[in-house]
Amino acid sequence: MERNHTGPNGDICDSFCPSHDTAGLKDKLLEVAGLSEIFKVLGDETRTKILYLLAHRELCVCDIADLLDMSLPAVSHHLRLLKAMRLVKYRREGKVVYYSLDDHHIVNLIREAQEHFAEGR
Amino acid sequence: MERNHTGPNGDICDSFCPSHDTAGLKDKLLEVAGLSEIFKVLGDETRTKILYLLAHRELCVCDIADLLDMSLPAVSHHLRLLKAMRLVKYRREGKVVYYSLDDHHIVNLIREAQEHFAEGR
DNA sequence: GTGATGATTAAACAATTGCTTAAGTAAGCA
DNA sequence: TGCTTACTTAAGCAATTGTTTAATCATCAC
Repeated sequence: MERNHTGPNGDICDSFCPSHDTAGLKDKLLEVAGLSEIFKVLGDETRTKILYLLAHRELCVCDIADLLDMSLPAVSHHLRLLKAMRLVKYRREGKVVYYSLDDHHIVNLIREAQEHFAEGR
Repeated sequence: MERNHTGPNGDICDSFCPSHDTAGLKDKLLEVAGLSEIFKVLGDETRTKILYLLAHRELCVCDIADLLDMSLPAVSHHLRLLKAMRLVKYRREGKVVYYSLDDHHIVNLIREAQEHFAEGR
């Protein structure tokens, strides 16, 4: 990675810049490290929908596939990811596999985003 | 898109399935339609960091690039997207362009995600 | 005007992501 | 055992995404 031109006082721009303690800001970056992993999950419309469906009740795979109008392997693919992230859990009943929310905290994120939209942006 | 096998009562699985009113659930899907657009923005670690930085103060592009240890065009690229989504705004002062948060609501989403992590998952 | 600096844009590339088809597994029933 | 159903996994492909390099724009100093 190429380094930018750096002034004598640690500033980046040669001209005046307001960043007199960029070091302090750099520390704050640690607070959001790895955070986008959750957002990446919700960044796919299909997965947000699956989680939202499961927030209402447990469902079997083929029902989810039907509700979302998607192929079964495609849904199974997403469920596998959600399972790996501990967001959903499953139980088998005969031939049918039922999925349900394993982490209800995630619904708060969805609700927060809904409010964001409601604010009219 | 291939349609799944559909039972006579509107159910998908041939065997028993709990989904007796999948139609009702289908309506709920509308509530989260388009929602993942916001999550997609935050799904990139760089953008989450930029927004988090700007939540503290306004910064010029080269400062952001320095703080994130990234090339200037790469940062500019992300800022362009954030600008298009009305999440950040900018003002020009001579040669320097300062960016700042245009939508402080987005910080709530980040905080919510932080709590999610804090819950120990 | 010329030259320098901060920032943006464009084109090209690599990496990732999500879907499809096809094969494979697990459970139930004849 | 063999057949069917519900689901999973694997391989291949298309589309998207993020980065880089190079060129361009905008402002200021001379």
